[in-house]
Amino acid sequence: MMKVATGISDMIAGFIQEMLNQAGGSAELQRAELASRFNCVPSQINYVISTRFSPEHGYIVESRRGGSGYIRITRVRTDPQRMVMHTVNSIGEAIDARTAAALISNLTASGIVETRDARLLMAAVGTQAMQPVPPEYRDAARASVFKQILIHLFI
Amino acid sequence: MMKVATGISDMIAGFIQEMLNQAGGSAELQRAELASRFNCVPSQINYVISTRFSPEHGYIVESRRGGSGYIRITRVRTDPQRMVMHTVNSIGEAIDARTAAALISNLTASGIVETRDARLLMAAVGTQAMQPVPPEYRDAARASVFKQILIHLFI
DNA sequence: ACAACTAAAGTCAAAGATAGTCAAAGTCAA
DNA sequence: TTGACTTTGACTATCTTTGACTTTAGTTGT
Repeated sequence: MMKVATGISDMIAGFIQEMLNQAGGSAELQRAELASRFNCVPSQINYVISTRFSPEHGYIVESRRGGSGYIRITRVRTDPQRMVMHTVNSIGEAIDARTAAALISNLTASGIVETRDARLLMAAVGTQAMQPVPPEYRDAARASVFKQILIHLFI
Repeated sequence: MMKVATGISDMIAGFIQEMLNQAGGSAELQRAELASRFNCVPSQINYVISTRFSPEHGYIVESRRGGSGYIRITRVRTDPQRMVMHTVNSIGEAIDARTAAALISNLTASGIVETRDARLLMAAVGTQAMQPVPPEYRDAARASVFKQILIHLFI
């Protein structure tokens, strides 16, 4: 009770973050070495990378197999304006609650919207808020509210 | 004499409150562990959380499933939020665009919400945003979105 | 050069570990 | 008696861990 998330994947992710901070945004690692350091199977490194360091999370990942192979992770800083536009476009005419939540979380992770605004967004487009809308219109309503807020958030 | 809570749900709620006090407003727990401590089914923890630690009650709840999953509860109730709750109650089940605009403008004038947030609210509950919702449901949808945002405004 | 070997990293799906949902059944006070 | 609140549990969804198998790149012997 009362303890901070302590799963192996979380620790590995934290370790990589630390590496990135130390190295100013770009770190190179060896899968097998990292795996043995955390006493896990190598493929868990892939899992951590794909769930926490994906391009959607704001990272680019390069790698090479074979002798002296490596995995290089680079934190990218995206232009907020562009990112928001991209998000607005990807919302389309309708969007379900899960996808909306994912988009919001991406925006937060990219440092484009603050945590507080993210919460507001979540509240505005969440299942709860859409309750009075007939089911068949919910995703469209959600998309509309989502886009209006985003647009006004950046004007 | 204060009435002492006797139901299991009340005891669980009390326990969580105690955790929050100990930890300065934010506590992380494991559903299964807490359930076994109180000899109840895990889903009862969900019941307690949704009936006593909802955003409406002044808490935010985050969680994650899977290995080393958790439920984190954070207390956020503040005085401004109490004032906002008053407005929330006065919104009711439905509200038209003009009335909503008036309420928002009152909130701004009272210094309860900032201009920036007011504009966000306007965007979220404006005619434009409600476009995809069938006319007969618009005011209900607007009220719902309005309330959800207000509730989260001070988190 | 080329083939064979070695040393990485990648993929994928099964198994394990949590939390969420929903509705039926139970309880209790007005 | 009735309606709101509580308790349960079956079923679902999501996240993590593991390992067998695959692919790619470099190294070495002929």
